[in-house]
Amino acid sequence: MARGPQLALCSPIDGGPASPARREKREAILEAAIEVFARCGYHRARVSDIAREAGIAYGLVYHYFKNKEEILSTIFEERWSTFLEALEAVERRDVPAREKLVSVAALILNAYRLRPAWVKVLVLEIQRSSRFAEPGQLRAVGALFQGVARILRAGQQSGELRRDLDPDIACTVFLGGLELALTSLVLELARPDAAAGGADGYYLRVAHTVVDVFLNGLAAGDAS
Amino acid sequence: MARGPQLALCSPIDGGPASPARREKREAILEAAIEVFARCGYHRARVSDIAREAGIAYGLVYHYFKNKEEILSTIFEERWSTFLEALEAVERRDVPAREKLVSVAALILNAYRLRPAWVKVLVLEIQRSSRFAEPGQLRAVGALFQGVARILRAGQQSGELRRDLDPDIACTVFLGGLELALTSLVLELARPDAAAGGADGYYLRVAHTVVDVFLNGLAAGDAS
Amino acid sequence: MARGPQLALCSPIDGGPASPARREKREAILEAAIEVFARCGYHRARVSDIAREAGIAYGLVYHYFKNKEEILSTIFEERWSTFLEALEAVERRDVPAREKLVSVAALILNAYRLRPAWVKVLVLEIQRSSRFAEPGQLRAVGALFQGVARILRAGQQSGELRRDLDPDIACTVFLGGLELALTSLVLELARPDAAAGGADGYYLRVAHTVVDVFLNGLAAGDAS
Amino acid sequence: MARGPQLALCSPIDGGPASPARREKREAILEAAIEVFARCGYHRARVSDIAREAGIAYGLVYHYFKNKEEILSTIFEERWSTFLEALEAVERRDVPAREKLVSVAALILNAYRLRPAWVKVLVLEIQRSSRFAEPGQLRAVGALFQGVARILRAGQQSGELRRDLDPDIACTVFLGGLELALTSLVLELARPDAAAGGADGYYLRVAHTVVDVFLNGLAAGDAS
DNA sequence: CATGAATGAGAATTCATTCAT
DNA sequence: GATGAATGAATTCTCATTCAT
Repeated sequence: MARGPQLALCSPIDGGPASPARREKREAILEAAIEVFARCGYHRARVSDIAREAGIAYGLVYHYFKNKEEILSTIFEERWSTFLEALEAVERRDVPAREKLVSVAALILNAYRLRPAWVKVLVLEIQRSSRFAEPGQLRAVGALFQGVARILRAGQQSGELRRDLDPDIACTVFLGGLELALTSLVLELARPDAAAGGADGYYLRVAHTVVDVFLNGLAAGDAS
Repeated sequence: MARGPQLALCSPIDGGPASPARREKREAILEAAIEVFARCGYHRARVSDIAREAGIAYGLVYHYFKNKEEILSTIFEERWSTFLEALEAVERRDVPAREKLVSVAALILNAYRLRPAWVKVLVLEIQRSSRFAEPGQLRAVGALFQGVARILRAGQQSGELRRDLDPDIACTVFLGGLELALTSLVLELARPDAAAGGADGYYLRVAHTVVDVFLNGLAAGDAS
Repeated sequence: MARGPQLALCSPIDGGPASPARREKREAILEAAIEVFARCGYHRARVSDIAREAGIAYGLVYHYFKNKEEILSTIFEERWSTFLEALEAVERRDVPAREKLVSVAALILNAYRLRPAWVKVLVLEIQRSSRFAEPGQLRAVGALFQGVARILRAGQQSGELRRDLDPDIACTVFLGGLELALTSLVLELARPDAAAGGADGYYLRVAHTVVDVFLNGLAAGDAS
Repeated sequence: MARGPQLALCSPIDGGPASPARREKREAILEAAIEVFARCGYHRARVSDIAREAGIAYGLVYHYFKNKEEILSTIFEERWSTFLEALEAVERRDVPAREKLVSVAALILNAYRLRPAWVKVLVLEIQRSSRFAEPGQLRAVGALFQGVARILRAGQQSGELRRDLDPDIACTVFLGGLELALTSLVLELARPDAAAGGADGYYLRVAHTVVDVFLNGLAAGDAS
């Protein structure tokens, strides 16, 4: 399982051109917001909750962000771009499509394992945001789709993958399968702690199952 | 493709023990709420929007529902139970697992084709509701998972499906693939109207692609 | 203890010029309103509560009364005038002032014993009403004061009562003493059921104590 | 007439642990609420009225108090406890019961002379509050009763007061007499300004009349 | 008369955002 | 920068009153 790319997800990224102290506080607000959004949902989360979680006065939030909405879109943009970079790194690697897909699955599931609040917000909140429909974010989400679709197309051209399936639809099937596996973790529909091998093992199992189903199908060998 | 069960999705269900007129208006409010929730999202939707959409006075909504939250959970409960009944009908049919899965996919995608607002609300809103975590609704969502998982287990026992994959994880992969295909329709990431064969053809293609991927995998024949 | 006058308190009075059936229903609404006002207070009481208590449709209330306020003032006026008539009957009797005051106390306490809800509303609600300040009701309440004050003045002139005390102030002391004794019953600050002699005995004791204190004072014989 | 204790009634009490400015504003809101409640009654008073009276913005009220109800109960609790302290100070004094009762009457009437709105709210509003029935406030009101009853019992034991009357009932007679004298002032049934000696003289006369009636009775000397 | 569905003004409350210190 | 008091628009919910049947 790829260990490199997904780690990048966890490191704060940008912070702008200002002083280190400012950057730090800005980061603290974003982290706090991720926690609070994950816990209460964007709409229920109050700016004062975020400030309390960050340990600062709530008026200060408005020195760093224009408004609440901007916090959400900043979370999205900054974290997402990190994610896309990791995805592109996967894409560029010279390995079979199969392995790339395992890496993508690991990237996504690992992100959740390491930063569940972050993924919760991405999975559950940002798609609800009015700005999701905005060109910027739509393009951003689209980039994930297109990245995966490119991997699939490359696999089809190399003969590794079937050519009779629409790669755009197949891509949603793949990402969707991953997403719901995630969501069932997020919402604790499934209980990783109760599964054999502990949480880590569970995530691995999910990643492999998704890719296995996706590549080989569920039909018994003699039936395919 | 199954034609029977999914039609039930579109018929109002309960309405309580009151007069037909009362039932009708109650239904009108629910329909209006579905439209508005689908358009603006639950939190952005104002009760007054629902009332205007339903063509009734503001306060009348409160004659039929205790509060806004109850409207959402009513939508969920009444529509979802219809959906589960359709699912159970599929499950009981004496056909191969493969065909059952096609029916489930058709059920879900067809529901969206016929009542996109309804599915939007189910897919995008109800999981956001605070009540989603409540036993009742959690169980309700769980029932879909379990229904599909039962179909998978039956297929495994009959030898039609591989036995080396966890049916619970596989079930999330299947439903998740469907869901994201749906979401990409809902959010118009994909454009059915632009696809060859028109919208109907597109839905069919999605259903078949999902099931095909799910059963046979994406790997090229000689590579599996 | 006077048995005659206070009974009049319990009989419905007027009913207007209409049919007996109409009169009956009107009365039912008033009785229901008294119960509900006593239970919840005027402001918390909903017209629908009154209608439910009366066993009628709530729109019907508006066939009999212009609005909720009119119900309260009707209760006040009709019951109060009965009360005043009883008071005047006491006043006209050719007995010592002392006995008249016992009768007034008995009249008031007995009314509570027989119709606690009625007295609750009079004691606790009507003084809160905005209409209390209106000439009609102010005059009505004033009539009670003046009636008692007349009894006191007559006693002063006959030499039965001290002449050095302002009868208007003395009258508020007397009525106030009665009222708070009542209120402590209404609010169950005192518990008649726990007192020796049961509820009836308690009311009698209260009546006698009030009049005794009022006439003879609390000072020990050698101290007065 | 006692001059010390009742003054305490007028001083703000608590204010919580916050900054002086915050305490001041909190106090301003309470004072404004007392005025508005006294003027319109609790139910008719709008939070916006209170804010306007206090000269602050609407929403600021909610920075200081959870809701409207809490304003009322705060008024009650903070002011009432001051009142009880004054009562206890009277009780502890080493003077005859007669003098203590004069002090209690003066305490109550003086409070009204100095802060009529405060007493109006206590007399007319708080007993209507739903919270009046709550243990805390019931106990608080009970404390006044019990304080007076203790004074009476002490007087009975010292031989100063008659022992044949129930001190609990006598206590309601005393307090009730005072209360209605007050209420008739509050509601302007009596007009102090028109009375000989002006308002101050009137209050004194009321206090003395109440205590005189209460101790010596109204019966003429030869009739007792 | 009787019903109760329908109306909508009114009030409480929330909370994002601003601003004086 | 930092604070949190102050603001008030927005929204939910209530319920007295009206009105069509």
